[in-house]
Amino acid sequence: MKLSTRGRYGLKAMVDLALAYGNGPVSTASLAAQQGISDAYLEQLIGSLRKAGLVTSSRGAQGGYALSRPPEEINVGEILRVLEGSTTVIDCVSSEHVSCDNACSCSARPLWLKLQASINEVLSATSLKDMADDYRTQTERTLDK
Amino acid sequence: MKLSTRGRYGLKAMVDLALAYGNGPVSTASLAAQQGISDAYLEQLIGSLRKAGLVTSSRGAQGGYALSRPPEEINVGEILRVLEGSTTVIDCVSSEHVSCDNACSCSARPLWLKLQASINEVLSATSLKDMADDYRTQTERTLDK
DNA sequence: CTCAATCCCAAGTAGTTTGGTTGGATTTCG
DNA sequence: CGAAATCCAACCAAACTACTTGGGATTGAG
Repeated sequence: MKLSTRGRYGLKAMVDLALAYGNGPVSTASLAAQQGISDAYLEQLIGSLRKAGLVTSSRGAQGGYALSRPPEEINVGEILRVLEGSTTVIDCVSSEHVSCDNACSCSARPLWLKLQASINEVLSATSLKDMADDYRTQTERTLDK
Repeated sequence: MKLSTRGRYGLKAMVDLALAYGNGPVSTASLAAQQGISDAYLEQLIGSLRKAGLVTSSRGAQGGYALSRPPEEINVGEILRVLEGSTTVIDCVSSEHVSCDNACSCSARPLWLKLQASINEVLSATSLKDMADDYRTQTERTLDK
C-alpha cells in the first residue's frame, strides 16, 4: 500500500512549480536540489508529467518547466495517477475494467470499492493551489516565532 | 499503492472463517481450495494471522483454524496491518514515528495525513461481520433469480 | 497403536519492481 | 559559439513479491 518515491518526489516538485507559477520556468536542477535528489532522476519524473500534459517545458538556457494550467485546476489525483501508474489499491476496482472473473461473488469487493472511493475523494478534492496555500501559511507561522 | 496478494488472499480467508464462525475449525486446504491457491501459500498467510493473535489453531486430524474473537470484534484494519506489514501510504504518517527529518516543513505532509486518515476510517469502521453479512445477502440475491 | 490429517517452520527461487545512474543528443539564450 | 538546459534510452543493483520445497511435530480416528 506504500506510495513510491516517484509519487513523493514528483508531487513535491509539482507543488514547487505551483509556488513559482507565473514567474517563468524552473529548471530540474533547482527542483532536484530542493529535495536533495539527483537532477537526472527528477528529470525522469517530470518527463512523465510533461508527456501527460501537466507541465510544459522550454528548452535551452534559462529554460525549465512550468505548470500547464493554473494550480487550482490541477488536482493531486491526476498527478499521482501519472507518477504511480494508477492510484487504485487493487485492479478489480479500476475503471479500465480489469476486473477479476468472480468480481460479483467476491467477498472483499464491497470493501475495496469503499476504500477506493474514499481515496479518490481526497485525491480529487485537493488541488495544487490548496497544497501551495497550506505550505505558504505554514512556513509563515514558523517564521513568526 | 497496490495491495499485495497477501492482503487479498488473507482477508478473504478471514471472511471465510467469519462465515464458519461457531462451526469448529477450518483447514487451510479448504480455505485455499476456495480461492484456488496453494495450500502451502495460504498456510504462510494464516500463520502470520495466528502469530498476531487473530486466529487460533488446532493441530492434528480434524484440526484447522478459527477466529479468536467474534467477527464483529475484528476489523479489517487489524487484518491488513498484519498481512501487509502496515497500511500506511507513506512512512512519515505512521504512529511509530518514522517521520522524515523535515516533516514540519514538508509541502506534501498535510495531504498524506488527510489521505491516511480517510483510509484508516474505512478500515477501522469495517468488521469481518460486516463483510460476512454483505456476502451472505449478496449470494442470497443471486440465488433468488 | 498407528497412520493419515493437519498444523508448523525455514529456506530457496524466479520474476518483477524500485530507485536510481550513465551517456549522450538536441535546443536555445546570451 | 558555448553554456545551460531539456530530452531520451539503456543499464543496473537491490529489494520485494509470490510463491514452492522439504521437511518436522501433533493429534484424532479407526
